[in-house]
Amino acid sequence: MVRSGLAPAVTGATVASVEVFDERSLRRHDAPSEDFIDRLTGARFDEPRRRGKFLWIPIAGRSQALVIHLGMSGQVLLREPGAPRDRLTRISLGMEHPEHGPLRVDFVDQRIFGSMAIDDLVAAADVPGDTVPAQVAHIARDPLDAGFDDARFFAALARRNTGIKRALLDQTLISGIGNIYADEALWASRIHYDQPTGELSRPRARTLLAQVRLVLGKALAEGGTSFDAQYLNVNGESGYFSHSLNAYGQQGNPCPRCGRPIVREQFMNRGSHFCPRCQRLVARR
DNA sequence: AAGTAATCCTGATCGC
DNA sequence: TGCGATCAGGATTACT
Repeated sequence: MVRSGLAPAVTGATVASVEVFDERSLRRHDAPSEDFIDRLTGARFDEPRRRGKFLWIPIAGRSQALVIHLGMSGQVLLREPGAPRDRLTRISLGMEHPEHGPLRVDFVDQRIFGSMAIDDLVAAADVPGDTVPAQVAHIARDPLDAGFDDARFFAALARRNTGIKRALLDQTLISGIGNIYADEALWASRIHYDQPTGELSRPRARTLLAQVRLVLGKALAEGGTSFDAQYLNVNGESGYFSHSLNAYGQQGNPCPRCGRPIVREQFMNRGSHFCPRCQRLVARR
């Protein structure tokens, strides 16, 4: 959704100025901020791309891209030049678009888990002829990608010796799924978060993948509208999430399906929300 | 080698 | 009113 909102604003636009307010937001840029500014200033952007939670904007005529990761709290805001900046703005790009004129792209991030970087584009191992930033090369395709290979994913699950939620969150296996999406898809599929992948039947795995696609698709559809109001949000928390969460954050509330209170457990240093009646560990028969 | 735990990071919120 | 403790989870790292 961020990508589609950003595309009309930045594609074909040139970077006129770069301001870095907090160098920690350049954690993934492997050189000083002066280098980031030098390489970005004057660059002309091609169309933004995405893989999993990584977004990048290729730089025209160079085998490089501006890589953006939003972390948990990151946002990309489109602003008129001169508009007040959000207090938590870490990096600000002054843009010049050939048709729309001047525009500002602000990278806002509270917790600084997100980042911007200039990175080299390298051949994508899984897509012949395509390129991705070097730091994105190990990220798998996401399940909404037409090239996502279902059979291969199921085979990888069967081969693995771990819990299903761990696998869903492993971006080298399947990308784009965060903690919220994982809990929601597992709830919809009636699968316990720690169900061993090797003991998940093929039909249940199919159900799960279908639900993952549904959840991701809904989120994209609701968040990814237009770019009308200078405000291009992005975070996963608006729209869809505010009113249609069945499990995530619902601990203590009745399961929408069976009425049993949703439980929250610590898992992988984060919360896991599930219904203890609908989502049980199952041994393969 | 594969699986897992620890780590980073700060603003909002809560309790006292 | 102020202060400290608590909480949130992406991806990488450092282990076992």
